[in-house]
Amino acid sequence: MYNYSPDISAKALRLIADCGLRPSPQRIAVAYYVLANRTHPTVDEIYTDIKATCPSLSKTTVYNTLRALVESNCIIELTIEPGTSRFDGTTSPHAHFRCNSCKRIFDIDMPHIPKLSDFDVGNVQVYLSGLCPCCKN
Amino acid sequence: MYNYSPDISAKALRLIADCGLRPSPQRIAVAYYVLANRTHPTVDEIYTDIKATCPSLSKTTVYNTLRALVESNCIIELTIEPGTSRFDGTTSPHAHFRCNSCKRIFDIDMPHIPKLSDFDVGNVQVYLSGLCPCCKN
DNA sequence: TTCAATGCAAATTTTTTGCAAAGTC
DNA sequence: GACTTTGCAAAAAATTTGCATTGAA
Repeated sequence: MYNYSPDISAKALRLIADCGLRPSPQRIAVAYYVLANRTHPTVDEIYTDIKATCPSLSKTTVYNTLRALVESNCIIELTIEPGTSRFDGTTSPHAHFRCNSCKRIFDIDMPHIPKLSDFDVGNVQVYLSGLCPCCKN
Repeated sequence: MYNYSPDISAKALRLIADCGLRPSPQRIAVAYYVLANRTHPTVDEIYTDIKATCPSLSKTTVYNTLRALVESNCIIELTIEPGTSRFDGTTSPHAHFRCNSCKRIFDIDMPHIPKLSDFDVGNVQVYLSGLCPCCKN
């Protein structure tokens, strides 16, 4: 693997352990990929890229691993784009900007949101999730 | 139609005109539905409900009309839920809260976000869109 | 009669599910 | 040997596309 990072690798192992899963090579590869690639990849991008070096990988395993990581709050599932989920290994609070033209997704630090003068911000959506008052009990 | 509102009907006609579309009965029905139902309906819910009183309606027309309304900023497409888009006729700034248990989506006024004490907020996602610095020119 | 809008069906895309084979403890 | 994990294939769900028919100006 290009530019292999022991740090990221160690973190990938930790996330998989946090999910209560066994560290299989496939799961490590998926976790490593999401941590190493800050491009907010889709399932298909993750699958295709890993598959290039690990041909036996199945999409089912990618889906399963990502779901487990999301449910354990180890990574974030982005739904900013209609149709597909994207994934983000950065879990500290930050916002996302999606360009309507080039479709790229930028990470925006929260304190910088009010002064996004270089961007032309057309739409702001704040999504909260958790438990509503009825379901809290 | 139950509780038919001339006000909403007039607004539906206006939105369709704003899109540069002709006010066909199907388009009016779709726009009316989204304005009248503040439940953040999916395409399928919109289609099924209107179809009950207007059997000839096709899902293609629902998709086409919704896309036009979204592109003209007449309604908002919510992507808070993985897998499907939901639609919101309220375009003034407000946030959405999705309960992880009952899956309902609540409208939250922006000034109320900091004191959402009745809710158990686990996750906050801020999505911005528009044009990035590269594409602005 | 011309052009826009509709509706159906098929195709695409994304995600989920069932299950047998392979791997791990 | 029991149990987990994987990968394939099929199914399900959401959306888009092609095209013939309908309808309005």
